[in-house]
Amino acid sequence: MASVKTRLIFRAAVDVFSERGFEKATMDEIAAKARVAKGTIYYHFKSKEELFVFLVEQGTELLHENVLSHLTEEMDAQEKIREIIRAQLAFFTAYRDFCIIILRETWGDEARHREFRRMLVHYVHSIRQVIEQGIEEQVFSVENAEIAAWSLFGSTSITALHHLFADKTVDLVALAPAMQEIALGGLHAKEIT
Amino acid sequence: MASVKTRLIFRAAVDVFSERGFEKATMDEIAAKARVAKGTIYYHFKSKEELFVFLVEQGTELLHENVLSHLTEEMDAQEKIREIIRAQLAFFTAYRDFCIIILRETWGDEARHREFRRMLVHYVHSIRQVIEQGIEEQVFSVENAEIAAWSLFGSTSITALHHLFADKTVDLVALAPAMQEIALGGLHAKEIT
Amino acid sequence: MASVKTRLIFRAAVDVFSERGFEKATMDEIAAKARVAKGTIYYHFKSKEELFVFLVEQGTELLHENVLSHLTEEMDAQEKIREIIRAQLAFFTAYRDFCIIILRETWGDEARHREFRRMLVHYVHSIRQVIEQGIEEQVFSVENAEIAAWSLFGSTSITALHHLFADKTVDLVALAPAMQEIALGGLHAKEIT
Amino acid sequence: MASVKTRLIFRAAVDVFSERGFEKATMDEIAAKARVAKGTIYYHFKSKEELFVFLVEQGTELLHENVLSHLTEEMDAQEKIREIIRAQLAFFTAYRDFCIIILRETWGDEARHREFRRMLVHYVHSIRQVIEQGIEEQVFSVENAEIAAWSLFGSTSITALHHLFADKTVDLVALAPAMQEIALGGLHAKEIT
DNA sequence: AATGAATGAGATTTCATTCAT
DNA sequence: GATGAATGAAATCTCATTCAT
Repeated sequence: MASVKTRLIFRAAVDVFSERGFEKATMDEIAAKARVAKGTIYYHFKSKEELFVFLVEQGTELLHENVLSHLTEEMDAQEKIREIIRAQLAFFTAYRDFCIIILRETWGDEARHREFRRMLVHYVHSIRQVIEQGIEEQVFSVENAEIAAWSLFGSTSITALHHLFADKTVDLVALAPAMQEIALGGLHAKEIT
Repeated sequence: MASVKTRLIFRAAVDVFSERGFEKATMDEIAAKARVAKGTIYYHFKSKEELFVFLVEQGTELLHENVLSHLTEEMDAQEKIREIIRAQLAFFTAYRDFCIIILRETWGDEARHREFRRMLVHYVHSIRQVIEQGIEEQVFSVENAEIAAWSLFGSTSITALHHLFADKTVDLVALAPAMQEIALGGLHAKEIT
Repeated sequence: MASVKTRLIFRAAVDVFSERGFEKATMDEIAAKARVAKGTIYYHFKSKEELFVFLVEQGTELLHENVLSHLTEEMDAQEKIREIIRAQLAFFTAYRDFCIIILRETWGDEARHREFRRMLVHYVHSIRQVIEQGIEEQVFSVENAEIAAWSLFGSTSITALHHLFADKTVDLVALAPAMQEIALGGLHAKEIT
Repeated sequence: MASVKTRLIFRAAVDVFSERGFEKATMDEIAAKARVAKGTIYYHFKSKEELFVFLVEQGTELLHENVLSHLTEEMDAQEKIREIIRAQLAFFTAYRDFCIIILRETWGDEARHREFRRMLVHYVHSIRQVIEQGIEEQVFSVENAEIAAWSLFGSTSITALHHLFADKTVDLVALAPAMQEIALGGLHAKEIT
């Protein structure tokens, strides 16, 4: 990732893949947008697939970091859930393209799809741990923590996607209070603040 | 849709599109699976795109019917929400392929994507009306009905998709109680039964 | 040619072939324009090629008739040339489509092209006979009657085509005096009247 | 046009297009004749149409140059007309294929046809200017210079085409004296030499 | 490290023709 | 006599990948 060219290619790839989807994106367009020769991409990445996987790996990692890095030990489970939702919406606003890529290229049977699901499962697992903490602390009384975690992720991301496509310039963070209220209700948080 | 061949093509198309996605699906494979000549598909459908749009239209309509047809006037808002979740999970179990297609091919900027979003918006609007009814009847106290509707759809469908890919033979209806509990909590239903 | 359907097909074919050319014309469009089923065309004509050849045969025959039928025994060679030019321009105005077809589909190496050239050669031969008559009668002093005949046909038809495409509603007969003057000059007619 | 492959493609295209016509010519045949891969043609030319238009442009330009470059200031109008006819016949002999292409693909309503007519009109306009010069110099007494120019072009090219197809190895320049005599007669040149 | 011309497999689409009714 | 659903060969065009420079 150190090379200047690599970074140029990376940025261009995010752009093109999110706009076109994996299949419709062409190496030609990526090369043109990155202002490098097509051969250069193949010098740095073995194939279109590898470039794409690399890109989604980075994106998922970034999501993980962005969302979970704001959680501190002092926060209680409720605060953490609030923060997860806020941070995820902020991430989706900042990295609209990743958001689209991740949700669109996750549901299929090719190697790449499975790889992406693995990363997603990992992320949702972190949410689940927060929920389980809340159940232990008896602030949440939801029964099935796994389903609760997927519900949280699903509602946040689909709502975000819908708004991103309905209005390209929307600031999703403004939706945070409404989504937090719904999510915490869904977890049967003991005191709604 | 009356013709025998048309039905064969339709079924094969659902299969192939859901397995491969729109771009990777080929007319050759659809023709082979339907056991008709490639030209026959083009005799009945103007293009790959048209075939696909027709197919999604039918699917969305079916979803709409399946889910909303079980709602009766006697039901209160809570019962309706419960039923929507149950019916949607049943639909996703029965028509796994449509579920995948609808969620995967909705997020993009091509004409087809916009068309699909329009259909989805229509469906979510129906959910929203039930939520608004509940607010009026003062059984729900959620603030933003639109976001609540999208959350409900998002959590149900992403959770369903995850389980469909994690375990091909899962009966999603078994997840209904857990999802209903979470959803009604999110709507701040007055009495949880 | 007696059948009603045959006539419908014939008319539609002239339309479509002249608008699209032989290759781009489709049996579907001809059938649609004739308001008969595609199979019906094949009931009356063995193939697209046969339909086309039939059509050009008719057209060339019509050209032959239209142009030569006005020539009478009393006319001298000069009057005949004048009449040929006038009649040919009138024909091109009335049957614009044939004019285009004949000139476009004559120059090639397929069986059909050779067939058309044969018909054209036949037509030009008739013009040549008039010129030879004039030479015998010593009103024309041109050396090479064959070249003179092709020149006459070439100048008239290309000029006509150009004007037909430059202005769809042009009445070519208005060009007759100018073209007659040039043609008779080219034949070195003894007295220009 | 510099690249070796481009030249190979160009030559092959002229061959195939003139033998088959635009519609019947296939990229496969052109590629085979040029001994390059089909993709290579598309690397250099955006489409079959673009390749064809490029080719006709070059051809028309060449015709223009070949014919008009021999005209010098010292020549009087009669000499110029003689030279135009001779040069055009020489060009048609040397570039038989262009001759066929230009005349066959000019009469139609598609963008490409209109483009070709535009080029032809430009060429005929040059002939017309020579005729007008002759009228001014009072060596020609023809009334309508435009029609005279089209007649000259039409008679020369159709006569040439006929002879090219009647006898593949004909040297059209041998026809020059006969055609010049006719043409100058048509223009009512004052002294026939 | 970087380039970009060249490739060829494979995709969508068209359409003359056939044939059972 | 007439129909139109069905066919499949063949056409244009795309694009990931390679490789000589």
